[in-house]
This record gives sequence, structure tokens and C-alpha cells, in this order.
Amino acid sequence: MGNRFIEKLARCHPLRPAEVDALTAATAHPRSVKPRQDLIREGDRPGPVFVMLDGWAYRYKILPNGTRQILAFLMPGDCCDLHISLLAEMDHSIQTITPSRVAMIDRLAMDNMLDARRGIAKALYIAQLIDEGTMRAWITSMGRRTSMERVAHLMCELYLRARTIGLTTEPTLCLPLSQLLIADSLGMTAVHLNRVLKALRAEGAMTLDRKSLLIGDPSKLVQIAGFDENYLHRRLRVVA
Amino acid sequence: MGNRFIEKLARCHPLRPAEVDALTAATAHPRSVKPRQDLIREGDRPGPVFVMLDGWAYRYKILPNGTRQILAFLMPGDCCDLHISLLAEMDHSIQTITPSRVAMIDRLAMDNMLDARRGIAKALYIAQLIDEGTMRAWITSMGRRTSMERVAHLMCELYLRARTIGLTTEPTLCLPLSQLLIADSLGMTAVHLNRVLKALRAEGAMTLDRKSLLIGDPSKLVQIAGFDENYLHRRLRVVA
DNA sequence: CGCTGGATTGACTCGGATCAAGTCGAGTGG
DNA sequence: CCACTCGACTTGATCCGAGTCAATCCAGCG
Repeated sequence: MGNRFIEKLARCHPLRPAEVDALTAATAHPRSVKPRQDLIREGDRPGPVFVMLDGWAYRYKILPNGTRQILAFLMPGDCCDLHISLLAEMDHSIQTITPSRVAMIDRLAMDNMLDARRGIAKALYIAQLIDEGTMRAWITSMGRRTSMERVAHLMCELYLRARTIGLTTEPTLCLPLSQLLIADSLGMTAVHLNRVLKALRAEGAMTLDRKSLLIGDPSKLVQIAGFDENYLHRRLRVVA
Repeated sequence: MGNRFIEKLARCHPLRPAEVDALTAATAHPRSVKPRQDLIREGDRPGPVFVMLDGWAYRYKILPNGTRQILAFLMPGDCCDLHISLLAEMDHSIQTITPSRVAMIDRLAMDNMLDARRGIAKALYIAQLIDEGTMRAWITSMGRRTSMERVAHLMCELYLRARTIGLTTEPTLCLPLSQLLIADSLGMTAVHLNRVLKALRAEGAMTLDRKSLLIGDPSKLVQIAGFDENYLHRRLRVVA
């Protein structure tokens, strides 16, 4: 299997061979990272740009009262904080979920690459816009969807993203997320999430067991979620 | 008073005189827009870049069930969707709240300006990163803060943003937001928001009447909100 | 002066949090 | 190979924050 990061960017915007080469070189020496390791913490000065070549991670914040809010899940091919070095400090942390291979691209090298290879800059920009759209969808979910809708919506999102980057072609997806992680991303309790999952299973819409998601009835799940099939598609269409 | 947009960008990143001139020219002919007008709707192809020279607006989505979620408030100086033209369709709508003056910068002109004036590009980029941080704070609020904390947090955010762009220097702020708008931004009911406002008033932390916000006890409000004074400051520090 | 769209208040209900016990499976060490 | 542990998942009982429904109240305005 190739370099998921480059594949993803190429899907955002066509890349010239020279650009692919530059990206290949920049990500040639990934580091192996264990699960549950912080790549960077809130308050740190932004360091290098992280690229998830393999494995899952998540962005999160810890509140004063100790609770955690997960802001995004990062899957293979995703990259973090392209330009966040422009700001003084990280406003959130990033932690690995599974054992991962993470490329760390030096800021300066990245800036030079963005200057010299406009196609890469554009592809990264598009990827970032898509992520912003995802954040808007999360805000919408938290504010105006019931817990069952939220769960269904998140699963639709994750499944679609995973399919787009070629993680699966079947109605099944290997999802290394504990129920606690999912609950903390949806603003609910692990206990309550568990009950919602049970209900979704009972409806036949989807089954989430230990390590994988099975979408039993896609159209039902989409309907429960009120999932706008276009919300990621639209962006993907640009790509196609 | 000058051009709030240019002032804001200059605070993000120092601008050369030529860059200021280019921005002045680009925003020289704003359009007057009435309240409650959509500037652009979900599903539209992105048009020109909108710049709020004066007046307030908000980004929002309408769900299938008819409810509304507000994604962000735009105040004078804010600009919308810098590069969103890279995507095929808007995933949300933008509507004015007050009578506004809105500059509309042609995509092509904007792209040329960004290419030719890197300082402008950088300033806009920084502004966008700050907005992203705000979105992350919203997700956090919706997921893990009580309704009173959420209200207090939003008021802290709005007050700080307003002060930064020079809308006020006192503990008062002219806030043209109805309770329904605020409720729809915080994922709650107007009825419940009303009760929370009453409680905050009773505590002496803040008073929100028809058209203005009065922060009676800043430190108490910050404490209720669990507001990280740095969350916008950090970014502002870069600026200083 | 009555209309209208917000703001306010009360009574009632319910989704989800909280608290508290289990249960199950994968290691680990004796 | 079994006992022990530890983390994650389940389930039940109870409570409370916030939604819902429904009256007012109030100020601006044609």
C-alpha cells in the first residue's frame, strides 16, 4: 500500500510528479508512535507538522473540571495543523489511539515546499476546508441533534471518510475507538452511548462491536442521522 | 472611523502601505444590506468573498427537522469564506442581523491579490486560524459545558472579540442579538436561555438587555465560563 | 390604539446524567 | 492451567437539567 497522505492530497487536487516526489521525500522517515501518546499538548508551541501515515489519533481539550471533549478523529492520511505555527500556542492536544506511523515535517521545510509547489499548497488548503466543514457539522450535531442522531451521524461521517481513503469497500469498517472515546466526542456519557448503540443495533441500522463497525442498513442509518450525503460528497465531487 | 477589515488584518500581521492600498481599493464600494438578508445560502456555489465592513451577521445551518444551528457570529471586520470557492457548494448559509455594509470582492481579484501581496495572504490566514480556534471552543462548549457555562463563555468570547476590534472599551457592549439567536447558537431553547440569563443577572455576573451586554463582574463571569483568557489572547499575543 | 415579535414566567415531561453493580475478555504471574 | 487483575462494556435505579406547551407581558410601530 502506498502513502495514504499523498493519495489523499492527490484526491483533493492533482499533483505533478515533482510534487509527489517532494512529498515522498518529506514523509520518508516516519516515526513509530505507541498508542495513547500525546503528539503535542495544549499550551505547547507548535512544532513540526504531523502527518498520520498509519494509525488513528484524535484532537482533544481537557476542561478545568477534568472532562474531555474530543474535537476530531484523525485517520491515516490526515495531517495536523498545517499552518498553526503562525499562532503562539496550541489550543488543544493531539493523542494517538492505535500504534501509528507519524511523519514529522519540519516547519521550514514545509513552508519552503508550500512556496515552491503551489499544487501541494492548494491540495492542503482543500483538505483543510473539508475539515472545517466537518467541524461545522459537529457543532450542528452537538447543538441540534438527539443522541441517537448524533451517533448515527458520526458513524456516517467516519465510514464515508474511511471509504474515501480506501480503508474499506464493504459495509464494515475497522474502528479502533472505545465507547468512551466516542462518547467524549459526542458530548455524552459512555453509559448513555452504550444504550444508544444497543438501540441502533435493535433497529438493525448498525452494529458496533469491540473493534469494528458494521452498517447493517445504510439507508436507515442515513435517515436516522439526517445525514446530508452531500456534506462530504460535495467536496469530494470537486475532487472527482 | 477607518476600515475595520483592514484594521483587523493589520492586527493579525503587519501590512505594507501598498497592501493597505490594495485592500482599500478592493473594499471601496461596499453594498448596503438590510437585516435578515441571506448573503449566500447552503447549496449555492460560492460567489465573491464577503467582508463585513459594518454590521453583524451569522453563519447557520437548517436541519431537516426545521431547527436552526448557528455556527458563528460575524462582527464588523470579519470576512467570510476566503477560499471556500475551492469547494463546490456552500455547506451553510450566512445572514445579516443588522443593517450592514458588505464589501464583495471578486474571486479572481482576490486570488490575484493573495498571490501578489503575501502579507495580505498571511494576515488572512492568521484570521482564519483564529476562527478555527473559536469553532473548537464552540464544540467544546456544546459538548462539555452546562448551559450557564455556555452562555457565560459565549459572552466572554463576544466581548473580547469586540474589544479587540475596538467596538468598545467599557464593560458594556452593544449586542444586537435576540435571545432566539443566542439560543440557536448554544444549542438550547429561547425559554431556557431566558432563565439562564436571569440567573446570571441574579448573580451579578452580567446583564443582557434588549440591545446591550453589561458585564457586571468580569472575574465572576470568567470563572463561571471556565474561560481560558488565553484562548483568544494567545493568538492576540502573536499579534502584539 | 391595537398589532406584532420578542421577552418572561409557570407547570409538566422526558432525555440523559449519575451512581452503583455486575459481566466479559485479555493478559499476567504462580 | 488456573486465579487474579484490569479495562472496557452492560444494565438497572434514580435524579435533574432542559425541553415543551401555554400564558402573559412589554415596547416599538403603522
